[in-house]
Amino acid sequence: MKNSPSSQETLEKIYKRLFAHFGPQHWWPGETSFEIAVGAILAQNTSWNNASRAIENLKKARLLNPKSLRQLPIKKLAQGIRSSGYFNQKARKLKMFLQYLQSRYGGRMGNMQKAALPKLREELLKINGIGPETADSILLYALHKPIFVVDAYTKRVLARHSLISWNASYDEIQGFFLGNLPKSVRFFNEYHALIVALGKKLCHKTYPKCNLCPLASIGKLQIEPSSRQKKK
DNA sequence: TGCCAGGCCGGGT
DNA sequence: ACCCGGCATGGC
Repeated sequence: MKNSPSSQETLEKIYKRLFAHFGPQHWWPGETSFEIAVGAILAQNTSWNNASRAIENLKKARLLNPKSLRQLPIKKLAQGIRSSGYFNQKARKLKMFLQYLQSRYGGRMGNMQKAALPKLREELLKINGIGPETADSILLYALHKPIFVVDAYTKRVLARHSLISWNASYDEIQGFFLGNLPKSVRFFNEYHALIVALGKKLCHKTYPKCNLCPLASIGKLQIEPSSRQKKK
């Protein structure tokens, strides 16, 4: 995982190719930073369709703000987000986040935004229910901090092109991007969104024909069969 | 119909 | 330091 010039070039090539193919993604699909943070938790290992339905549900009930959600009994909250799956766990996670937001930043995302990236990331990772991807999604998409979000698609796409190993850790993959690209919020935002766009369409976990992937036409990049080496 | 979706945690090796 | 089962709905 060294910062060789070819890694930079490759990552930039991939970005250009993705952008040309899919166009701007306008992420994150949410109106307020709080909504985005909630969405990041609800979207954990769940289709966005199901998560967004839960968001709409909360919105319709006028509950999608820190105060209302804090006052809402956890059982009611769980029911309200039922469609997002894992609703009992996620209700608990939301409560943990709300408590953090309240105690540390007076319940305001605006206050949170003023804090520095490394401090925020550390705090978020300490919250039970918020792991690296959720933390980074909140940092990048809700708080506009320059961090790269790594998800299952990112790993799959890069590993299929032999840019990382299949067992690379989250931090390794993130370091690959952070070490080889300019730290731009706008750029990181678009890049990750494009990877998801690609993944949703063509790099499905068991999608056998990854050679349809638009990345296939990028120079040295070669699409490998979707070996899913880990049993299951 | 079974498998997957924008993970994470806790317990076991 | 890995590895695994559990968590749960809705779409194709």
